[in-house]
Amino acid sequence: MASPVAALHEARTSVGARRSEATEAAVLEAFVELLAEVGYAAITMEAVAKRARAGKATIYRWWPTKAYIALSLISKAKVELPTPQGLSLRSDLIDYMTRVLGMWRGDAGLPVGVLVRHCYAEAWSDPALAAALQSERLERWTLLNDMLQSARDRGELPAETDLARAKDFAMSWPLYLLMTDQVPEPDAIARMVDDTLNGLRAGLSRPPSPDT
Amino acid sequence: MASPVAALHEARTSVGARRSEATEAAVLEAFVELLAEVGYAAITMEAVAKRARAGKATIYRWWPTKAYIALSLISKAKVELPTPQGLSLRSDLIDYMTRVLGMWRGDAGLPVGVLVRHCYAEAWSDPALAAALQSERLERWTLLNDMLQSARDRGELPAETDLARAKDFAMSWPLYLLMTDQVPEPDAIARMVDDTLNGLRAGLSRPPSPDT
DNA sequence: CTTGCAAAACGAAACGTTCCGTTTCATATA
DNA sequence: TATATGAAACGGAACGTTTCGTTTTGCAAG
Repeated sequence: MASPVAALHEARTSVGARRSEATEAAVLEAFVELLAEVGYAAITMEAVAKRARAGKATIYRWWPTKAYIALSLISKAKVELPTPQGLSLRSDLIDYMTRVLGMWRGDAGLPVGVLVRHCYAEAWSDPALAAALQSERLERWTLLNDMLQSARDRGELPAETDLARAKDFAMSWPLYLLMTDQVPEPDAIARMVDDTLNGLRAGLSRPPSPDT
Repeated sequence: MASPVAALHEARTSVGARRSEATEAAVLEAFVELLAEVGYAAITMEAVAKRARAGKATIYRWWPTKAYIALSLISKAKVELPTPQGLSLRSDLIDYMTRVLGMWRGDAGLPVGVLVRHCYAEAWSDPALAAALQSERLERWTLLNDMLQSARDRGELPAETDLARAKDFAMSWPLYLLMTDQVPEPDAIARMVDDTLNGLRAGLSRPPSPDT
């Protein structure tokens, strides 16, 4: 299960030294530090290399653009999400969103939301990055998918609910709030979840109702 | 009603030569051409100046960054939206979204969605741009606001609906689809609107329901 | 098992190139 | 007189590549 970024590189065909994990870690760490110090836009590959004591060639060898470094960090930031309790969709969602939004906000030190925003923007002019982002998205939200499926099985959602679409729909409202600098404080997350639930419960895959 | 970008320089009180509208138009036109030719990321102020036969100093005089040029274009792209029919919220929304998504997609020649995405990303590291974007957003979606208010007056939405929040909510699903390269084709817009309507009709400002 | 060798990755430095954002100049407009 | 403009030139920064010498790895010959 390679990360989307690592998947860009083929398996070894011949002998030789292996990729240095120490260097990779140093690069990512340097990027995080620079992000906090100068902001995403002002980060240069040159500065990352210097800070990480890595050769520029080495960095370009593994990451075509700084957006790919950001994507590496996004991929690494996903492991800490808990398993859903399965008591109710609402409580599961509140639990899930609380952690996701906290991660975006940077409660664990790294403001992942900043990286997400820039990655999406750059992906528009970089099809390969867009593809990597999409697979990252699919992999990341499996937990949300399980959550919705359980809820459907329990009868909390209409039986004909399109899970993939429901998953996207459930993330659209939080992502909008991220994009517009309105990420809810913890005490407002329940309200956000309820907004989304109204849409989900009504049945997301229903055929269009007749006009007027 | 100056655009957010122009408003940055509106306070000019001097007596001398005035800003050249011809130059402004040439710069915007050059930007549009370059966007189609090389993509947003590859656009440089240098190339814009050369293409527009404008001095670099002149461009920096009016637009601090290329993101502000993009914002100027976004602001100019909003005039063509029609007035809502007021027959039903659903038909109004379909009408509105069809035009907005067409504009994003670039049906009128300029793919505004690309500009929107990059502007939002850059706004994260540029508070002034973020503020300009927000006021742009407020101004742009007044039509949507009217639409929702009419629907609430007609009883199509709960009386206690928070219009500002409903407006944001209604745009979040389309914007997510824009960000993830899934902008619906015209025949799928009705479905998208229905998804949103389910959330709206249930009452967006209801107090949170009790746990489980 | 040991030794040798080719393949690969690495840090470091240097390279030409492009773009940045500013400054200078002469000219045009109010 | 005050300001805006096009054009040109500027130093500086970052780009992305290329070189170099060194280290790590796998395989194959001895």
